[in-house]
Amino acid sequence: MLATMLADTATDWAAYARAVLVRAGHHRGAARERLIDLLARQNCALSAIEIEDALRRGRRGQRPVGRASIYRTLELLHAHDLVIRLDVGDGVARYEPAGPTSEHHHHHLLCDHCGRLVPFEDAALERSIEKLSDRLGFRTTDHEVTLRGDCPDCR
Amino acid sequence: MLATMLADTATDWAAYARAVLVRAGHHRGAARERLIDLLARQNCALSAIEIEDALRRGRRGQRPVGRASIYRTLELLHAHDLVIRLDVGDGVARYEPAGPTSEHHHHHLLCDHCGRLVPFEDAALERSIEKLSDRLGFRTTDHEVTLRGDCPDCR
DNA sequence: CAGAGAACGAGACCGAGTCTCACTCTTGTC
DNA sequence: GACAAGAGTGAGACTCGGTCTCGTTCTCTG
Repeated sequence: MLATMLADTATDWAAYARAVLVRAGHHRGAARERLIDLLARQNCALSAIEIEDALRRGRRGQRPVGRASIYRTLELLHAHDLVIRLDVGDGVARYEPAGPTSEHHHHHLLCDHCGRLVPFEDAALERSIEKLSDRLGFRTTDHEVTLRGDCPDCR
Repeated sequence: MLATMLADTATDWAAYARAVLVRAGHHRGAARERLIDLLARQNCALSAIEIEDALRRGRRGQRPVGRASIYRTLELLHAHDLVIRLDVGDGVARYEPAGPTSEHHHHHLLCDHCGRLVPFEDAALERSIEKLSDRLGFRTTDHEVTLRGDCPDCR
């Protein structure tokens, strides 16, 4: 049941992303299609290198996806707010689906031990960041919270 | 007056940092001394490259400071919690003084327009992050909040 | 179906950060 | 003070995410 929900969510995001790009006047292309499919299957951030590895070893017969196409597509998706770019401090950018039909806005815990990235969401945190912006007089468009510590598995 | 305060704070941090390193059994060395002096004069984050530029053009007669020494020293300072490593998402690590006698723990607003990094601190935010960790059952050692938006100058 | 131009892949290139190694300097000991 | 041990240092080669270029391939429109 959960799997079905996730699958549906994934399909929704992929369809939504494609619709946005087509409406913006973009052609379709093999690299883009496969990258969108890959991202749609994830539930947390994926680094460009992981994406490259996954798409480079294409299935038999498929043309491999070039590195340039991956970065180009990620940039395009990011420009249309279809993807969130995440920096955790290890010098590697990570990307995850975003937008109306994707999972909720969330943040991350980076485990000091195993290096795993654990997503979490918290309404109270969102509220207090909103109030914070008002208090400081900043007009903010986005924010990012990263906790460092021990993930549940490593405690 | 403010200048004097800042100067004192800077001196304090530099002295504190040196004391911590000596107590840990480290020798002194020209590169380290100059890097500590440089950091002590800053009030916000400095990238390794900016540090390298500043120290490479050493004053007449001084031996230039090598890149390896800079990264080594920054790593050492970080290991002793004398410095905070900050990642803003542009692929460049930034460092700023930290510890008992330095400025308070703070976070940053990254301006979408001018790219400036504006430090701020907020006790309510700290409290809500603390409560958040408890609520989620994470044991956190550190956290980082980055807001994106327009800085006061660019509004 | 043909042309325009968007999308693509290979690979050269860039630059922040790491590693190595021979040299220099600080520190403790006599 | 002289000295030895070994911590600290600088030059430069190297790594590896990420960018850029360019000739080719593919998609869409007419």
